Amino acid sequence: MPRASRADAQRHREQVVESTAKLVRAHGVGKVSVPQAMAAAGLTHGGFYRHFTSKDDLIAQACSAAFAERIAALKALNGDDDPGSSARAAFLANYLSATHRDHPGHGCPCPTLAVDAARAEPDDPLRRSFAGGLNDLIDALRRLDGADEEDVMVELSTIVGAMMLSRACAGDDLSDRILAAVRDHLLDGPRQ
Amino acid sequence: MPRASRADAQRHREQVVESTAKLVRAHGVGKVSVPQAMAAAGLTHGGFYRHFTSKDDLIAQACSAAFAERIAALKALNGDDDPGSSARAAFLANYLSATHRDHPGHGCPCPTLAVDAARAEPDDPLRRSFAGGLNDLIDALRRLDGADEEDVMVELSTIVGAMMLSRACAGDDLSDRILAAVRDHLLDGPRQ
DNA sequence: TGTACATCAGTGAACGCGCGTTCACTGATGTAC
DNA sequence: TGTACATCAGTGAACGCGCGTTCACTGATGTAC
Repeated sequence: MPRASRADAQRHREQVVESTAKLVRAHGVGKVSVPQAMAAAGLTHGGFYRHFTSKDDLIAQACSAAFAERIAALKALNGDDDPGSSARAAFLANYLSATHRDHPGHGCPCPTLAVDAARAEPDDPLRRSFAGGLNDLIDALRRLDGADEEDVMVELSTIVGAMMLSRACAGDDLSDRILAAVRDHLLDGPRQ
Repeated sequence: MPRASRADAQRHREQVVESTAKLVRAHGVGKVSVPQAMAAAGLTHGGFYRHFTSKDDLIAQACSAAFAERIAALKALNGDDDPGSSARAAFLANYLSATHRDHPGHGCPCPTLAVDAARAEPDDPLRRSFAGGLNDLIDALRRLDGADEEDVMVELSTIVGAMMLSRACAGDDLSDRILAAVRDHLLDGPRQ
């Protein structure tokens, strides 16, 4: 494949970003290599630097893509049946499910990429990318919910922390108990 | 230093574990190397395998040490002034502070090591180590608090998630706002 | 208490490996006429 | 519409590097007498 058309090249780039968005949530930034990311789009590693200025550049784009994917799913949820509290309940039940715990590659970027963003150097593009995505996600949750920003931040902190801890002790009894406790707390709590 | 006494050797081993417990919280499992861990105790890397069976073994021990350190600090807090709700308030205020956010190496292992534990293979000793530490921490919080297990798990999820998200967007406005929102929520909330 | 010797904590060179990145090259694509 | 040629997406070998781990070696420590 010595020369692809511009349309093909763009499709390849998008495919690399999307595949990396999954890989990076499943395995972490440090465990995804440039050859792997390219292979996920059926390419070899040599052409990488025609698409991205560095590995950090790809990771930052993958982070943005992961947030965008998650926010789009949120909006679809909002449009589904009747708006309001049932969309919130559906979102929470889905978020705090064993399915979400067991498939981080398709899940929320917060429990998987926050630590990588926190550990990144100040000039690493991942920092800006994560902060931008998080701001967007909070806005989207406010629109889903009608809640004020502080309530959304508290609720998001709770489900993100629960998902991280539940994944960390998957295999132990505790893993399911954490999810169940948070589910009960948020779905039967004062904010219905 | 061709041969240290047994007492020195044990002191070295403890120093390596303790230094690694800090390094690993600050930079993550993948960013701490065997040479670095040994250098933190003033040693070269060659003697490493007289103390540990593998890097994974050291990391698991460091994780246990980090939890033990944190739980000891908790108990000290409990013994301080009058018991009960003021110990809980002091714990939460300390946990949700900018100081804790800015010094992960001396902080709670949950927001830093949970992701590394979640990403570890099933047979990686870090998995068992983290699950054991988390169980112990929850028990210690129940003793601090007198609360039932579910409330403790919800509260811990909330502060762990808040700390991770706050660290991930440190430098952005959002970082302080998350901590403040969760502080307000937990310290003025229904459970006093 | 002194002596002889085995033990073993720590050293530093070496190993094979995969990483991020670079580069000369290929040949279909895209463009100018 | 056809032809000539420049562009550039993708290839695969190569680079320097740091990693986890191994190993022959050193010499003070610990032990047996």
